[in-house]
Amino acid sequence: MPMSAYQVLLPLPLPQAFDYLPADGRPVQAERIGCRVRVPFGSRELVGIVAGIAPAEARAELRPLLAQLDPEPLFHGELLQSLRWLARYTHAPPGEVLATALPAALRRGEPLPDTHAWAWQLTEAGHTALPRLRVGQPQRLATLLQAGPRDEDALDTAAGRGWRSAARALERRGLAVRSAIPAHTLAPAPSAIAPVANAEQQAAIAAVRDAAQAGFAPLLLDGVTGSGKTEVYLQAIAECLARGRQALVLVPEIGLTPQMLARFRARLGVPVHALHSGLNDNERARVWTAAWRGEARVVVGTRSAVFTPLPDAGLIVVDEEHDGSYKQLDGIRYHARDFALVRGKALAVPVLLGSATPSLESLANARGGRYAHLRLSQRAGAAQPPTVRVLDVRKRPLQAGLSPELLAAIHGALDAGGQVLVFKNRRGYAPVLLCHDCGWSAQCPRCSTPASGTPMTVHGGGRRLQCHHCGARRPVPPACPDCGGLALQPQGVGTERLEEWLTQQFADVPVLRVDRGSTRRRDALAALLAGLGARPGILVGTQMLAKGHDLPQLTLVAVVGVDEGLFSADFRAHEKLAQLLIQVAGRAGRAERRGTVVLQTHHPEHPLLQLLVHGGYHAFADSELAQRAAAGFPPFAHLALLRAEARHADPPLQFLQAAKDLLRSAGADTGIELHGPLPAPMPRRAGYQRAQLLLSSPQRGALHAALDAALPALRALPEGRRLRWSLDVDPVDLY
DNA sequence: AGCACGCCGACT
DNA sequence: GTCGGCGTGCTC
Repeated sequence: MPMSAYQVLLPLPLPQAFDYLPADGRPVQAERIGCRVRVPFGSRELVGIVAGIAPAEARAELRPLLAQLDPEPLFHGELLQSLRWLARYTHAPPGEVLATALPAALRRGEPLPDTHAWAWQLTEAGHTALPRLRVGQPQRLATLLQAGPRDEDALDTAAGRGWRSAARALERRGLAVRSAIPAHTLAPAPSAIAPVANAEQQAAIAAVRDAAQAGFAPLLLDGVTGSGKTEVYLQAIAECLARGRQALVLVPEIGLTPQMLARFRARLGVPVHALHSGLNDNERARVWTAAWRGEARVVVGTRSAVFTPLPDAGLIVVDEEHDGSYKQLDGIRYHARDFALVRGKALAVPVLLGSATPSLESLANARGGRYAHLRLSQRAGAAQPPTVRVLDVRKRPLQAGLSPELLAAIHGALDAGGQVLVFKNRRGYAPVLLCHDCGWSAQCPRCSTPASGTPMTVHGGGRRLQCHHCGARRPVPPACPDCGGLALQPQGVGTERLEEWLTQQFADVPVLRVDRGSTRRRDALAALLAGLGARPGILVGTQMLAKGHDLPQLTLVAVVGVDEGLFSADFRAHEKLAQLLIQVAGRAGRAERRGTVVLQTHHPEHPLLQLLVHGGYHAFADSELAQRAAAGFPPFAHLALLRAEARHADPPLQFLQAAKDLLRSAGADTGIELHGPLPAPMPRRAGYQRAQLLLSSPQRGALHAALDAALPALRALPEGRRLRWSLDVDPVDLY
């Protein structure tokens, strides 16, 4: 009898699968593909995924599996295929890709969790006994259950505090029982009705409907802020549910607010499962499993939710598709939006990408006819787009970085009863600590740029120093370490200092700071905003404020200190800045009141600002796309970045040079360009010397062919063992 | 990635 | 005389 074996992918940085015999002499079954198995590996045990059946041929003695962990495959056909595609595309080890796609609890080999909800119901004895029960908690609960079983979530709201002990009391007397029911049978009735969609929204919904008939289609929902993209999602999802299919909605990290979930839950009439970093391992595994069982009909989640199994898939939505948080920056460097498109194609369902500021990639695809381009140009209701003023502050006296004109505008907005957002993309108290006597400034000891060190940011109201690149912290020295003088002065303005100054200046209104420092705790932002309510007040913050919570009272958005972004060397800096400005500006004004945006700058004539203000995002995008085409950058070329870092500067450069030689000698570099190796734009970070080799090609295929040809030898390079290196296909930035 | 095996310096 | 440094090689 020909011996055969399971090919098992293990969570290791190795490209190959390992072969194992079935446990206790059972035959190899193709149905086991996609199941988790526990295997012996050297002296340890690992959990892997059966990826295939080894061809029947004589092999060195194989070890048997230790255990089958799943009765049915965890990765059904589509997900396994898509993940194997992802491994090839990112040139990442396939076993690690599969492991990343699983919630941690399942990765560890724990059994699939129960996805049942629990319900209480009266027994026959309970029904009989009900009229004779004494007045009290148990009697009240029993009365509630008289009409039929109720699940525990419903009882939490309907029965009030203490119902659990009452339920236990009834259970002890044999009057009530607790039983498991499938979670998806709990269908809350929609509590909100759909508003009538306007013509553009209807056209978009119809386009998704038509696409669903045909199978896969990418659609770009390109709609200005406040144009009602979410309404299009909701109606498209409702239609998807009506067809009996599941919907997956991806949102950026800070986009998944309780507000947004509440809106989905109120409208869809099915449980909406949220998947985000705030959940613990068990909760994540439960949602994943509920989707795998087909019980979860709508899953809303951040980046990693793109790995949710969808046995009845009907629609994938990617909200704010331009958002940088969709790209994973370490480990398996995937892009959730791009992988969503791959899955949509494999699942034959539409993928709806929404944004007010689409990525240049998606815009180019839409303009090239590869994506359906759905436009929403009108703000919902009678809302007017905000008025934008570019304020030239050259030679103007500035206080805390604010000009007198801007202060007057803030006063005006507050007096009119509105709220004001002061946007400053600089955390901390001050960006620099300078000695006024000798010119010394505080530099991070572990980071530097080519020209100099990197300044440490002053935090904690002027008492602490912090490096924003590596996180290093230390107290502000009592005297200048160089000259001993006592004239250490914070230079420049960060959100903390802005908050301090505005609090003094506007003593009669609340001033709230919103940044990573002030909203570290979960829901801290929601609590902060709830505390403000609709009163006049000032919000000071970084890009955290650009999206997420609704701020209906906001009438003035003041943007200060974006000038640095105008001159950044990164090829995506302008795109990111334009998106940020439009997103922040979009927060101003609602139906009743037209909003104002004041852009304070030392470079009022800068083409980026001129284009945005006079032509809007699409005019900017046209110009930027032309520049990308001329410079040979995405979306007109495809990039891959090989990074290396070590304690000393030479090994990374030598390793990357060897990599370059390998690419050349394999003849694999035809059709691709190699730039470098060069020190990274931030060459020393957290004490590590960093370098990079950039690969680019107009042909995606050529890039992958080159990497496929060179990577095996590259992995074998002895230099590679003595440093940290990584490959990033489609890097979002080159830092 | 781990983890074993394997050859050279400062200690109970 | 041993404990332990981390170089390199392997894991079905």
